[in-house]
Amino acid sequence: MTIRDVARRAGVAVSTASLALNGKPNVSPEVARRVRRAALELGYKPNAVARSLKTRRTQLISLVVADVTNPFFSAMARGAEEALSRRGYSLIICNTDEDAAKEAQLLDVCLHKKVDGVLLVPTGEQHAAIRALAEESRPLVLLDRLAPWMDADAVLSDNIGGAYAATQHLIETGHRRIGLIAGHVLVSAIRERVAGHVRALRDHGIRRNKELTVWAGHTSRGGYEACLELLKLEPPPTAIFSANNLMVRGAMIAVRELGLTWPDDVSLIGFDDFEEAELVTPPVTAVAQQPFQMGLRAGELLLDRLERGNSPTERRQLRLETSLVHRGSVATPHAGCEEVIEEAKRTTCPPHGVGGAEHKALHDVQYQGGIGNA
Amino acid sequence: MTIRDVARRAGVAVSTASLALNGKPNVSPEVARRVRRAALELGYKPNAVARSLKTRRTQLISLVVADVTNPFFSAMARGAEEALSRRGYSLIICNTDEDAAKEAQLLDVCLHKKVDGVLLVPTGEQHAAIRALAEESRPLVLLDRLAPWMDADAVLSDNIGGAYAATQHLIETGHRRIGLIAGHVLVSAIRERVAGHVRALRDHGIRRNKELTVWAGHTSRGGYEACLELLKLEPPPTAIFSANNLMVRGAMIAVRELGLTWPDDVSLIGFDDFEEAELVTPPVTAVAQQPFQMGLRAGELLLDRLERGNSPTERRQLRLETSLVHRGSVATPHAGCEEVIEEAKRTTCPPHGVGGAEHKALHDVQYQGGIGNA
DNA sequence: TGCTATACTCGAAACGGTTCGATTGAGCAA
DNA sequence: TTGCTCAATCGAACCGTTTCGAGTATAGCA
Repeated sequence: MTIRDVARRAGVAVSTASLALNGKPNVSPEVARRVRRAALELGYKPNAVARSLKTRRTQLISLVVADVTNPFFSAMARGAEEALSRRGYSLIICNTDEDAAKEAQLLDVCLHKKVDGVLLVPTGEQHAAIRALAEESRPLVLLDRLAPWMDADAVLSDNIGGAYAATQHLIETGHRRIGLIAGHVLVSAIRERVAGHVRALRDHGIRRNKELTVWAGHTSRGGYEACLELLKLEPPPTAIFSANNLMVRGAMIAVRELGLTWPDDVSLIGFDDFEEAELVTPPVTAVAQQPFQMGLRAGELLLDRLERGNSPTERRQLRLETSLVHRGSVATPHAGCEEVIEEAKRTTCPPHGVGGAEHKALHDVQYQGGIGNA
Repeated sequence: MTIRDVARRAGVAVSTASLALNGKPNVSPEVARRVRRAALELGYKPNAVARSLKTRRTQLISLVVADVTNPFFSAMARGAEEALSRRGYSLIICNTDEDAAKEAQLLDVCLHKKVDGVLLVPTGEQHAAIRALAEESRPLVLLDRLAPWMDADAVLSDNIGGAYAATQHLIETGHRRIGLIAGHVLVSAIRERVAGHVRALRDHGIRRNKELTVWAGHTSRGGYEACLELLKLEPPPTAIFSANNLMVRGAMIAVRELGLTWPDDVSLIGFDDFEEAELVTPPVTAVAQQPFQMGLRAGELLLDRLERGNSPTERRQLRLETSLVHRGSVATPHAGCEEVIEEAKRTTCPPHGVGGAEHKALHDVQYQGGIGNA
């Protein structure tokens, strides 16, 4: 069942049949009708592989993420599929587990399979596969993170803003000693969140205490261990900000395991909202991202490039809003902890203006402001 | 950069280069070495599309599920990808949203793209795309559910056993009036769970009360509405068994919203475990499935068929064990409900043997057994 | 009536591999 | 030397499309 059969049945040449079926001009209405009917009667469907060979288009896009099992990424995948399937494209899913070698290998396979484009959540490490991608000038859209050594379109969250809002919320609720569970340093999203956090501290005149930042793996286990580490500090932080969804889960488990509760013993706030945040008691406050939208927009961006011929015009970068979802996991530092607050006061310093990326020397001066409202 | 370039560089014919690169016999070690070196020097990678056209193999498998966003399916996807990527296959993900038309359309696209095989969680409705699949004798492995009108390999959970165990657990904890949130009737897994539930009731001499079974959509919303409906009954059930993960979430929300708590006001048990089940307080008891394993085994099964030439030998069907994960959401019916229990007693009847699929007439006799232990 | 522009239609050449059957030549026995 | 076998190599066909350049008929126009 090939186009040859259709052509024969319609009594035309193969090339004419092809033109007719693809709605190209310069084919008489009469012939076009005959060809279409023949195709219908035979139940003809073009062989996409053969077509791909000739047209150099496979209508295949690959999405490379750390792990589809992570709700953040699965929502992203869903969004991408939504955008792509509408236009006849299919989505290939690859899981890297944040492993650069795996990433390289998977990208390689996709390249040989001639995917039309790639949606990538980069591990952050550099390797040949990415270069190969660029060399074949196959469109690439980065998701969630940037890779500084790679110039490509990107769809990201407003990480700085989100982290700033979360931290500010904690500060305004009275926290001064805030633990931060970060993630891989190589991940730009994480660095941005840390930056947002630090900026909020600075803007509120709180000196950053390095021991309060723990760099963990992007897993529940990583968050768990980091949280234990934080809570072992003397004095422990009164609030913990976790820079991704898996890690906040781990943190919750750690808190529970120590026989503590939030927000009474320690306030909890997460980056990236997740379903259970709502079901847990008390529900967990979080900075919500829009993973589905990210996938959707990235998919659209990619298709745009593809159909507009990947014109190497300026790079397009999209920042999607985050929003702080207030739930019940943040409260005024508990009463039994005045000494902690005192301690915190001693280590704070006066605010010194908003913004400004340069690192000013921080003065160890008594902080003047109040503790903040509940 | 084609095999032609490699052949030229190595000073051999194209066909010889092909043989050498594919490790076929009948090529001298000397020539093989020269060809491999040429390929390496040129950075040659075969064009998978061209190869596919000739070999009729694309190394592409599609996974068709309701929604990757559902952790059950994303774990499945991950398992499948695991099995496939090992052997150089890639996974295309398609979301049907339980919509048969969408399923048909997506399968159609995959067919034209010439995927080597399909992993399918069928909506349950019949349509042409499936037949087309069989006609082209492309291997198919069913996941999670069967479609009675379709003869194919399958990897499933022990739904009957799992539902039986869950129900038995409720009964042994003292429940007699058990609400069941079912799902789509067309979904075999759901029917099996209902069957397991009913069998457990029967085996413990409890007459099934139809009003206690609510058929809902497979969503959180569906579970929510069904749960409200159940709790509005007079008297309400003392326990609710929800036949999938999304629906139990909805049920939890409904219970909360009514100002009730589990297990005090109503015991809760779910089919298919999910991460948050553990984090919620009290954590929710559930029948755990093995979605990752299901995907993995299904992928392996498919590859087996593919590489063994899809010999139409007997169908292979795998049932994966389920396990009841005891947590804190099941307890003895609450004290304020003796009348409910009395009521329940009145509607029960003596046990009449285990197993046996035939529906015996149930006798309306006072149930003799005790209430069971906590 | 003849000429040209236009509208269709067609055959053949790609696309980049694999594979089949033919060819070559070396090795060996008679 | 001849004849035969077998391994190594090669050329060409093929997979199923698209597309290009050429060919043909028709209509319009002078």
